[in-house]
Amino acid sequence: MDIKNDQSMEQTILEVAEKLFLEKGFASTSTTQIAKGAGCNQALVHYYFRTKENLFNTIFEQKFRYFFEHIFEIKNLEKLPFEQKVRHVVESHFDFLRQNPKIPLLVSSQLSRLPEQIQELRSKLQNVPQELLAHMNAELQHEIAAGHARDIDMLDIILTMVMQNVGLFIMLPMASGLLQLSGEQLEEIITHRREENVQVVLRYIKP
Amino acid sequence: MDIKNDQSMEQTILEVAEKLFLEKGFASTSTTQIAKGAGCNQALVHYYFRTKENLFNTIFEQKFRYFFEHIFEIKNLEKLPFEQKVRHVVESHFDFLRQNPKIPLLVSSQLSRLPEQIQELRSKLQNVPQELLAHMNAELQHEIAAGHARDIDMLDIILTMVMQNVGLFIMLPMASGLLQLSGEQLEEIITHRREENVQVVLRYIKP
DNA sequence: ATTATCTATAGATCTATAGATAATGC
DNA sequence: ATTATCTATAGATCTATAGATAATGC
Repeated sequence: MDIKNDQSMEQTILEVAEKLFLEKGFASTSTTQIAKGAGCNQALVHYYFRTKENLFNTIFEQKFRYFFEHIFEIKNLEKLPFEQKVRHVVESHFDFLRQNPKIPLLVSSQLSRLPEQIQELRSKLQNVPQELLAHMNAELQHEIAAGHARDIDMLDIILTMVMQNVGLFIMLPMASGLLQLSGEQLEEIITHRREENVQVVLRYIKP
Repeated sequence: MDIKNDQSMEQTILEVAEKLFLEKGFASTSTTQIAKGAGCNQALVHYYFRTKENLFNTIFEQKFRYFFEHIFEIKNLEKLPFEQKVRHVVESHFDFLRQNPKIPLLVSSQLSRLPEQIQELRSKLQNVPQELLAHMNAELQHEIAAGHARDIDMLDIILTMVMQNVGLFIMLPMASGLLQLSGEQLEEIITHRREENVQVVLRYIKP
């Protein structure tokens, strides 16, 4: 654990805390460990964030938002054919998870914390997708009319994608530990499943 | 938390511990809470299981085995057409998760514990599926030859199913909290996605 | 002066065990 | 006698804060 001298200790604490919370969750991470990782005294963690709860919530909310906003990120793919667009969205979501493989587990396992804060997050996340969904849905209806897609709900397509991608990264540590995969083998599986997941979604849509 | 008088206290402790570990994980569950839930003194938990670690590992290993063995459970569906067989396997796996929605999260999030024990589990789980996979694969090759399935790996089919089903039950608490779904709405989504997940897998296989 | 950092410590758990007592099986 | 259960407690954390000291910005 290196102390990065060119940034503020507050920032370093945040980064170390993020890493530890993602690795071990709220309960198994102590402010003592965070301080040790950041190279400062335990009291300083509380000086900046007052409580461990506060520190965790800051990080959690950011990751939570990051995760959901990414699902509904608008891609600038206007003139691509529909199939290419779907492929892009699935691959981009997959790549996001590859970069952030521990976020879904954190969100899912620690969601029971955050009783009130979720209210704000909810309102924020309920508005954005609504418009976007409508827009995507309009395009889907077009494709259905043109015979390029079967009659299907946009939400189901998104769910299929998210479930498939999230499912992989949730299962990966098990598979890895269980089959004792090397780093290369793991990379190979990831690369392979990236394309397979695209196929899963495309074939789910196909008439 | 009721004390069931017709069964041994040891069994009651196990059941309460299982419930709490599934709900809150290892670190956030204390032997004090377990004792309280079981209606006995905290020392008794240690009398029967010596350490919290022991108690957890007992439960974890059981759930872990349960989860993996269920994926490869042999279905007695000999004379059904291939598509019906696939449907049955997906639905049965889905229903298993519906009954045990917290197992994947427990296994995934607590797997980093269990350093050595995993060795035994691995050997156990590596042998069984190997034969079964071969058998399923033979049948798949048959279907491919007959033009009922595209040329595809059996493992990919299983992965697609598991990822899809596990993905749903990992995401469900988020969706539920975020969209404030009622119990009925939740049931509706589950029923709907049960069929959709079958479709996802069938369409993934289709030539 | 203000802000950042440290030392020290109170108070709350929590795990595990020792030793006492109650319940059970011969 | 043996097994099940309880009371009490040692020792290890861990969180949060008070109060001292060092660093920084005017």
